[in-house]
Formats: sequence, structure tokens, C-alpha cells
Amino acid sequence: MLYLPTLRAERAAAEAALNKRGLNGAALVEQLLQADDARRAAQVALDDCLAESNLLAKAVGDFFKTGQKAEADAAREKSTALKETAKRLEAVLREAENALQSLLVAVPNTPHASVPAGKSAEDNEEIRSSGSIPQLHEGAVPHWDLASRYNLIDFELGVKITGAGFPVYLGKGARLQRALIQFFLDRNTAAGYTEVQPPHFVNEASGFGTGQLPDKEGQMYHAVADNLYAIPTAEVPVTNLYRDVIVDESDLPIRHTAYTPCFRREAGSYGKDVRGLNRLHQFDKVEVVTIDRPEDSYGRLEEMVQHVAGLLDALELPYRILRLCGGDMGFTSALTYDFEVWSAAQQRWLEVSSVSNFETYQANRLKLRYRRTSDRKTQLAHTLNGSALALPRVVAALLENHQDENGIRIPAALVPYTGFDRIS
RNA sequence: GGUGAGGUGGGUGAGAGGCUGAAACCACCAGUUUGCUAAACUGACGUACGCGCAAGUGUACCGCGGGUUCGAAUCCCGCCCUCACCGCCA
Repeated sequence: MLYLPTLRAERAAAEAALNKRGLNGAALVEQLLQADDARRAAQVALDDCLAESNLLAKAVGDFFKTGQKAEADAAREKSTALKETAKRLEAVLREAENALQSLLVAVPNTPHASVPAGKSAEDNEEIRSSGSIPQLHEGAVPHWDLASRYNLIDFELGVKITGAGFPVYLGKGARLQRALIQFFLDRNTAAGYTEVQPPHFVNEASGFGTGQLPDKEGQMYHAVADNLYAIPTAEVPVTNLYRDVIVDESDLPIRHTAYTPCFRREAGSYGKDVRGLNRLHQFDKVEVVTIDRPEDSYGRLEEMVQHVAGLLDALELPYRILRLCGGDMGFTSALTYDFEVWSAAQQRWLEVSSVSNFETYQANRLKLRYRRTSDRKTQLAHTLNGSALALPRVVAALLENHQDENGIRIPAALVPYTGFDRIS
């Protein structure tokens, strides 16, 4: 949710930024500011009315005390009449607030200056790439074939007990999952992220806080009886730990890492995109979340990108880093870097991590502020997060890229965690 | 699932129609004292939205939403949540 004071102060920049998403920035901002003006006018009118009413009420009490009954009755009558006006003005204000709010939640974040304008993935900007594309042997196969050949993952069994997109991991396949989770958590905590184990279901307020609700409602599993949502990412519960919180500036940056399963309905997905591990309804992910001061947040973002790159290096996977264009970026993000690993057997790039700075967009919804040491004033913090990492596509790439005629090699960094160095 | 208690500022917790944006204590912040720290003392100390060049000032907020009243943290109704005990259970 855009912060209106900033929007007013930096109007031209905000308009230009929204244009990069392919929106009409000028029109959107104009609409927002007009709605805000209407809200302000309504509030001033109501406040004045209530102020008068408060004075009258006080007068009634005073008149009673001094025994001035006639004056008391007169004031009382006047106050009763004011009540009607107040009621009307209150309705006007409420309507103005609702109008503003529904506009606000419909406007995405303003992209950072470095974000390229663009409509789709075509316009994303490659920042750098790393690792070499492996030359696979004759007869190399995609991960879904490897998964069944070595009995690592049973997709059909998952279909039986739950449905498509809920795979069952077996034997070394299951162990590989657990090893990766542990490996990522160890690396993240070593880098200064404090581990958290959050709930896997969240309430409505949390869904709103990080921006999943109301607009991405259909993407989450909803436990209707209790009105809880299965988390689509650990970002939701972990960031919401700081909802309605004013942290001290000296406590920043706050860094957390969390492993959770993630649940996504992925309504509308189909075809080769969803084959094998490419897109699942339930998957494992280790997340990193950072909260920091505005002036430091982009430095943090770079640190997070470096950190994620280090994970992929350790797994010996070839990857590239993209700076997403305005049109391809998530609704709530100001700047997003995507990490894609090369899937050698599928001959395509697979997204394994998305690292974003949300600036104050989430913080404004969350009411997450920090108190400055210098003047003790509160200010919205910046929130950032990134996957470090999402498992399924890492596993896909690991299996495909490290396969040879006799099996699959486990990268050295992971062997202490798997307890085996080959799958065969 | 049953029964009971309760939701007040960063924390504990008083208040039971106007004297209450809210006692007291603790914490936090500034200062005095001090070789340093501690202690002691003094002062300041909620959030949000407005108005004002500013000093300042208006309004709202005591879980949420309604109601009664000239006036509600306080009375009434509905909802949500938390805790305790019992039952069941990994």
C-alpha cells in the first residue's frame, strides 16, 4: 500500500515509476490524491462538528453543577441536534475512507529507479550469469524420468492420496529434501539470519499485511471453517511477526530465516510449466526476511543477492540473475532480482529464487515502524525477502545437471548433509 | 467439546457515567550527581489522522462493531480473541 505523504511529496517520481509497469501513473496518482483530499475534507468537517459537540457536553455538565437548569436544557437540545449532523458527516467520512482504501489496495508498488520499463519476461534485464552449462551425455533425461528411475519421487502416489502437485518423496529423494533444507538453514544462520519456525496457517490480518489479501485470495488454500489460510511462503508469517510493531532503530537490521512448506493453488497453470517438479501445490522453501532502515535497504538487497548466489555456487549449479522489468514484477515489490538455474535436460531456465525490496509498501500495511534514535520519531521501515532457496526446481536442476550414465553426483558441499555422494 | 475468568498505554495494573488520554509501579529517553558503573534525584514520556509558517491545536483510539445518554474505558446488545480447569488426543 503506497504511503500517501510520500506520494504527495514525490508525485512526479511516483507517476514515472508506475508508468514502468505499463500503467497510467499520472491518472492513478491523481485518483489517489483526489480520494485523499475528499477524505481529508470529510474528516475536517466531522472533527469540527465533534469538537462543538464536546464543548456542549462539557457545558451541560457545568450548567448542572451551578444549577443553571434552563441553560443546561438549551445546550442539551442543541447537542441532540448536532448528533444528527455528526452521524451524517461520519457516514460521508466512512465512504470517503472506503473509496480511498479500495483504490490504495489496487495500486501496486512504485518500481525503483533501476527497474527497466517493460511488459513481460522478455524485458527483464540479465545482471550476470555464473557457472558453466553442462554437456550432458547421450540419453540424458529430464528430472521426472530420473526421479522414477532411481525411485526418488512418486508423483502418482501423491495424486492418489491428495492430488496432482503433491509429490511423495522416497528414500534418497526424501533425504535429499531434508539435506537441502538443513544446508540452506545452516548457511543462512551463518550469514546472520536468525532461524524462526512460524505457523503454517495465518489469519486474515496477516494475509493482508504482506499483500496476499485481498487481491491474491484465489491463490491460497483457505480453511473456511476457521478462516485461516495455508501460507504460500514463509514471508507471510515471518514478516507478520512485526505487524503493529515499533522497533528500535538500534535493533535494525532484523534478519530471519525460516523453513516452511508452501501451499499454492496455482489456479490457471497448465502444460509443460507444471511437469514434474516445475510447479507444485505443496513445496519446501527456506526463506530469508530482512527489515531495515530506508537508507540501508538497497545495500541489504545486494547482500541478500550475494548470499543467494553463494548457495547456488555451492551447489555447482549454473544460474543467471535477472532484474525484473516493471511489468513482470510482483504487485508489492519495488525491485526484484530473480535467480534462474539452467535445467540442462529440459533446456530451459527455472526460477529458484526471487529477492525483493518492498520498501514501505508492506510496512505501511503492517504498520511496521521503527523509532529513530536521533529524534525519537517513528518512521515506516523497509521490508525485504528472498528465497534461499525453493527446493523443487533446485532438485530438478541438481538431478538433471549432475547426471551421468550411471547415476547422479551430489555436490561436495551437500554430501555431509545427504550422507551419500551418489544416487544410482 | 464443556465450564469459568478476562481483554486498559512498551510491561504490570488501577479506574466502574462528566474531575480520565487515562493513577501507580516498572521499562525507555534527557539531565543532575559520579573516577567508571551502579544507586539516588529531577524532568520528559502512547498512536494515528487533520489544521497551522511556527509556538500550538482539533478529532479518534481502553479487543472489534452497534446501542443508551447532552456526555461512555465505565451501562446494554452482538461478535472476536486470550487464559484457566475438565474431557479427548499426537
